[in-house]
Amino acid sequence: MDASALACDTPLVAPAMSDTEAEALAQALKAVADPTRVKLLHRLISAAPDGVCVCDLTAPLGIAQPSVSYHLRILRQAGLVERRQERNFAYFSVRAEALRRLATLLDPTPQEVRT
Amino acid sequence: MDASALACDTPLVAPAMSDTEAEALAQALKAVADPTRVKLLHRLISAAPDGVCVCDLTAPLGIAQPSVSYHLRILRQAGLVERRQERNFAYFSVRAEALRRLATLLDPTPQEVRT
DNA sequence: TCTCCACATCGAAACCCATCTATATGCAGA
DNA sequence: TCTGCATATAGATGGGTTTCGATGTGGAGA
Repeated sequence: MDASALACDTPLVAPAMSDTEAEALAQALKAVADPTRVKLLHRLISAAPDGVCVCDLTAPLGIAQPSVSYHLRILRQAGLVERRQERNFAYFSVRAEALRRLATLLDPTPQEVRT
Repeated sequence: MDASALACDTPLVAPAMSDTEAEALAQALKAVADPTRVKLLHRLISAAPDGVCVCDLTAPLGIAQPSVSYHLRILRQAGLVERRQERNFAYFSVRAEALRRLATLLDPTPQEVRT
């Protein structure tokens, strides 16, 4: 498959990303790559750190309650938000470090080494 | 639709994100939220700043050439990579500021004001 | 216990996306 | 001009995703 490449050269330093790593990163990004979930995250980010209850998320988004539940599950499975149950209400809040880590992975600037 | 909300309260400071804004951000993120495109970006980021030619991207990704072309188009339409034609070859390179801007938007940490 | 409320899950319908093969385009050399 | 190569586009197909209405679940009050 690669024996014929004599046309152009690639200096390429890094040894390519593994399939596993690429899929993990893509999956995390997919969790955010939806207008409804972007809005959800925005609301959760700009709200109180102890979370927002679902009943306050349904109406302003203009979609049905099961849809909100679905999107919150996606975000939760991606580790981007967390759920706290209190009486009948479920409060959702962002996991700031998870979002920050995702942001760091996207940033092409060479980062300083982390401890 | 909203007159009955008397169950829980939301302090909510920010005035919700506009549909347009949310969709723009989601679309940019969608461009990255794919394993193949993550790998492509990784290669372009870790390669020389003057770009990598398509012929060097096709083989290592294990997908057909039109698929590579398709993904590069997605990334280009999102403004994340740019294309430079030289003779028969097309060289692609990352737009670092675009990626960095996306990373910044994801970061929940309150940023310093930009000029 | 019975009922109500908040939220989650189910199943179906509509839609979008990644991939392929086949083909077009455009440059360069013979 | 004709041929060959690198890349892009077209059209088709299979699979995944978002949305909904209907229903399940579990806590709290009557």
